[in-house]
Amino acid sequence: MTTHLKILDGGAEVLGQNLQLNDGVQKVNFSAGVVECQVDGGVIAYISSSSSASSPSSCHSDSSNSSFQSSSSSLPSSPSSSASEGSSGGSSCGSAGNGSSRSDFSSGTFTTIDESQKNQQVDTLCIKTTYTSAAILAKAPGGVSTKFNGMILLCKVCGDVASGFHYGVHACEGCKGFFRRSIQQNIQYKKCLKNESCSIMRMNRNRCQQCRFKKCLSVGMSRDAVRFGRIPKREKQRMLLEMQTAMKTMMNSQFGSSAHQEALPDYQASPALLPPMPPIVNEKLDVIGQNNQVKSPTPPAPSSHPLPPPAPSDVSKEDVIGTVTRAHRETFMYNQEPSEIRNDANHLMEGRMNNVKHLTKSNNIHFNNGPSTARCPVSESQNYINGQHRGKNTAGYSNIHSVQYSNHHHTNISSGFSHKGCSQRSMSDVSPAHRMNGYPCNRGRRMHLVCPMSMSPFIDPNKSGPQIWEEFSMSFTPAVKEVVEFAKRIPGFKDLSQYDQVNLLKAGTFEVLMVRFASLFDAKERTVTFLSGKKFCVDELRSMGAGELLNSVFDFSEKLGALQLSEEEMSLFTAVVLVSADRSGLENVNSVEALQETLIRALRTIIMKNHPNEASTFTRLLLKLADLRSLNNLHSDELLAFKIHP
Amino acid sequence: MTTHLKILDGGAEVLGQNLQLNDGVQKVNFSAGVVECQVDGGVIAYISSSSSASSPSSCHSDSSNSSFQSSSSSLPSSPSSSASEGSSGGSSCGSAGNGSSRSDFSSGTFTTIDESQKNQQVDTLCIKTTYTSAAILAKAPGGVSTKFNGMILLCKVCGDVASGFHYGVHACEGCKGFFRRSIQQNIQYKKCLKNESCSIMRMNRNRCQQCRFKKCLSVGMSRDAVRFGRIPKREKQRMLLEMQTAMKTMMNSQFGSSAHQEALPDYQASPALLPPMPPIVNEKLDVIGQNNQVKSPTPPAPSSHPLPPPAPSDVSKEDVIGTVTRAHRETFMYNQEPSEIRNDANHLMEGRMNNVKHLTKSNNIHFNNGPSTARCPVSESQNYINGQHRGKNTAGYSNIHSVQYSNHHHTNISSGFSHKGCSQRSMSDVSPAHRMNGYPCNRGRRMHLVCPMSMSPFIDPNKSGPQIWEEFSMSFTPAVKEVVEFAKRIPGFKDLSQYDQVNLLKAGTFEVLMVRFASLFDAKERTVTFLSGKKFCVDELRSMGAGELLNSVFDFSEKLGALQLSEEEMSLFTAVVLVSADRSGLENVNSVEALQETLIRALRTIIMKNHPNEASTFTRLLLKLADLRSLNNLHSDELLAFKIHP
DNA sequence: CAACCAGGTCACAAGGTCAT
DNA sequence: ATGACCTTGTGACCTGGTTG
Repeated sequence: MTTHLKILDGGAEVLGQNLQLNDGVQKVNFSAGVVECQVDGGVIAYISSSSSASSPSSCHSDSSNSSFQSSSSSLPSSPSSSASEGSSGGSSCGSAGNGSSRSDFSSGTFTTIDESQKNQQVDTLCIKTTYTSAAILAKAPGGVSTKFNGMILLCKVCGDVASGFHYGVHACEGCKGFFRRSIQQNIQYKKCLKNESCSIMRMNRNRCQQCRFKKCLSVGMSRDAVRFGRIPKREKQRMLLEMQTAMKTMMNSQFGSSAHQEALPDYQASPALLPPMPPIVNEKLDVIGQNNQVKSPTPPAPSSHPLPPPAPSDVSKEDVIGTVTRAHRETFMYNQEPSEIRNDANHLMEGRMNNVKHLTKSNNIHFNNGPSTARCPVSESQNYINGQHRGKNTAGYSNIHSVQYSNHHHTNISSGFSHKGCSQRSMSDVSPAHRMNGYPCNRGRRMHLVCPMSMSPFIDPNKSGPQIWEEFSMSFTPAVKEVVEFAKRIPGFKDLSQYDQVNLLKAGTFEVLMVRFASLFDAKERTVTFLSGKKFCVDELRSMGAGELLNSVFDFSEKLGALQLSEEEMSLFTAVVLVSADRSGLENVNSVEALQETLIRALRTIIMKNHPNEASTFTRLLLKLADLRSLNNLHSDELLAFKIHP
Repeated sequence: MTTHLKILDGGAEVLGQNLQLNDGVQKVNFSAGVVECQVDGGVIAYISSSSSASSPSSCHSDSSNSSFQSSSSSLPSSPSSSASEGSSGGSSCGSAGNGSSRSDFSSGTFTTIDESQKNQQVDTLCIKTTYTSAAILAKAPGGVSTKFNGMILLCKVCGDVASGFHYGVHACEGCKGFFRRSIQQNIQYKKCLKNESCSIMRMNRNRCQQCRFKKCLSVGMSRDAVRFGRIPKREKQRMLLEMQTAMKTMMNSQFGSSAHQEALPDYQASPALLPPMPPIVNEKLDVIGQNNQVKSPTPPAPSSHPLPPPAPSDVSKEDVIGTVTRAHRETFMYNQEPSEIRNDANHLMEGRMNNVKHLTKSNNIHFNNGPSTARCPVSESQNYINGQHRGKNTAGYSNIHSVQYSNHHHTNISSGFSHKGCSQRSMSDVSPAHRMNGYPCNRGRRMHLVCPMSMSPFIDPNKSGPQIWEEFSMSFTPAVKEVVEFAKRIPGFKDLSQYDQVNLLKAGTFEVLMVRFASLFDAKERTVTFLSGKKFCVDELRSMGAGELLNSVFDFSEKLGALQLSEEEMSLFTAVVLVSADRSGLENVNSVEALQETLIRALRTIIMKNHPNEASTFTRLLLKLADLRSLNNLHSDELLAFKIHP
């Protein structure tokens, strides 16, 4: 499912986005996006995409509770704190209790850096950090992170973002300075209070100087190893090769080799996973390449663009309507009961609600409210913004996820209403079984269980940040995939250049989703229905950090709902929305316009037919386009704000 | 003229500006405006100062520290001392004897933090520190209060003045020490004597250790969250953004409630340049308050909003058309030759060009290229972005000005094509006489000398930053004023609540201007005509830092031009644009919608009449609304980007 | 040149001290 | 025990030198 998403990614942007993340926990999961590898003495974080959202940073808040009081507590969470004080072994949460700096990564998909490797020139181990490596990511923008082909190199000592190759090793500014001071002044550090084997990570690197220095030496830092001047080309190439190899290896190992070729056909094509920046644009989608049924008529104006507009088509308006409606129906799973499809918009909404309730019982993902011992991936600013914690067990989790990135109109999906952090509440129905790995989404076909609003806004403090992000992220993936699928089936869409297809999707997916999920927002009652079946009222959500986006979404939903569109109308409108997406950056605007015109004509036709005495419906719908644009931008803004102060 | 501008203000920009200021003495005055908000891990007391206008961009916070110390001594009040423990009551001046640490503040205008808020993260408490003593300063003598761009950060735990970012949170020395001891010695505090929910404030923070520690944890203090070294620029930016957001929110809320007072004299024309914060908020518009001619018909849906929609009007469609057209004509000076009005769109464009040329000779404002000795208001990051200066005498001036502020859709006008920095070129025709004070704009009526594109993109390095800003700002003022004037004359607009009028203007002015000035962008030749009469080609501008906004503007202009609208159509379209502005935050959406409907009907009527065989014109126009929205957002984005890395 | 690193700088924070 | 002040590091940036 990631497939399409990836396609849509722009590496650069991704980078930008990820960079905003703060550190913290890292999780490694290939499918999600950032990849970390060691190469040539450095660890690399490969930034891909879908995961942008991160949870920010550090874990504090309540999590610290435990860490202090019982520092030795081996809670899976709060890895760092325990590292220094308590049982050293407890440092990493989850699987590997080794001293690896990047240990933690709760998810099963993760691969830690093997301890055995750390002393060596590593060769390319791929890991993928998802939501957070923020530390990492956070540094990049202005920071001097050393990037290599879009990959961020990590400090071999502590795992922070490397600023370069210092004293023979990729290291961060901190470790560089530390090492420099150490050797310059020949400092003899105080003896380690523990067993001289503290793990050195970004978070705790300052707790034991002796161990830090030892680590510096052990990874190979040396005054003799300095390399001046620019990196020799050969070395660069070697690194590149190593990384690619590593990447491939990892991909293969992570997803059974062949099984996924099927499910994720576009995977390889996905720029996100490959040297991001340049390729993106030229990336090939499988969005394209099929046959089209309809082409758009009457290219309105002469085009100076290279690509000729699609040839006028002879497909009838009715065909367009039929095709688009079918496409909509068949690519909007959430819309339907497992077995039947309803035609009426009202039923549709109702169906969704029912559906939601239905799903709750079985496959829903919940986040329950456990003891607040979990490490909190939220940065202090995060907590801060939340403002008031409402009780003892409050932990501010961020809840946002970006599915894709685009230039300015992000298609990222975030829960605009909760991403600023959530307070928690007790929830009774918990299905702890549904962890990330147990995520019930089966590849080929979404099983009606996931929708962007699928999760409860409340979060299980027992879950690691990355886990939560992953889940949230995952919950959007199918919906986005569906949009892509829908786009592909819009007659004429495939005739657009790949580049334009991608751009339209980048710019429009969020808007399409807003339309598709409008019915989840009950404007009258001011509630949002999550897949859990629970409705949450706006104020509740607002108190958890909901932005104005939520309000706007409500308004939009209300107005859209008031139009009482039929499925056909909804389908065409959705198509129009997509094709009307922001045009900045399109290659061939005229083609897109022509297609848009076709679709709009069809939409008008159908609307005139269905609402003969409500002449304004069509106009109103068109006005909605502008509203959607605003929504989209609001979303981008909130996302930005979030990224900036995660 | 300022009047209107003010009206439109929201604090964001202002804030942006204020943030740049370095501290100094502060004064607390509630009504006036200091704002406290939470950001990052700290609570911030915003210091607004009239001096803000100065140095818009550059000044770095770092410098601020020093100034602080010196200033502190002289302050009349030094409340701090009393604060700590002793006479609790005595500490606060005036009214509430509450425990607010920020009590005293000599000035009577001061308002302490409300007790009711104390327990929680105070959110957005307004205080305004102006020039004199501040509680904060109280602490100053020697005390290390952390300031951020003139803002004083407060301890997240107790509200005292923060001394820095300790354990991941902005905290005071007391809480820092307390937390350190707590974790170092792993102290188990005695159980709270009450219900373990003591409020922790400066005054009482020592009463219950357990609760204090708990509070520390809850706000996010953690050993894992420590941050060493200097504050990354990125983080500073982030905070800035957060503050802006907080500010905006606050402003809006304040604005909403109190907004209705008297009109301000225009003196302080551009809000951006004037004592921003306080006045703005309470600003009153004269937008309102007059009589209206037409009201909107058929309030479509029931409204839950307080204000009833304007009563249906009996004004005919023709009246609407006539009125709006007249309004447009009479409020769009630039549009016309001094004495005559042209009706045809083509002539209109031509007229503008001529006009431009004509004006050049007399009243245009130029910026010549002098020695680069002027102070450069651009921050280094700015320079950074620009990358390469192109010569010795190059100074990177920013060229942007915000005329108004709004929530997300800034109406700020910026020269999207040059604000990222400009290289300079020599210009021969300089009219040094036109300085800020000699600004040739006479109040009542713009004299055809200023339009948003009036200035050359090149800037005189001899002018001080503020001067340039002022000038640039001024150049937009008349155009914006015209839009406001136009709005007032749209039948029914005045019937909207003041709040909504303001919000529509905030959100829509930029869009209206885009429509009005579309003809300045020649899409075919890819040139922009400045008021100087000079045309600059896109590439030229781009090389100077033009963003994609410029491209989009071109595209938009081209498409709009292609529709060949008559003046009537243009007028109505403009009205529709304004009334269709982003609705987030409107009080009474239904009224606005009703008005919109009226206008759209009129627009359709006139279009159908004029373009009987181009049925799609109307639809195309509606689609333009969405494009405008994107343009607006793009503009906001670039503006934001600019603000963040000025 | 421009990429790239050692080393310097200094804003900042942890932790220690000691009068209260 | 508290917290204002002090000492010791830390690390983000910058500068200047080195190399391809």
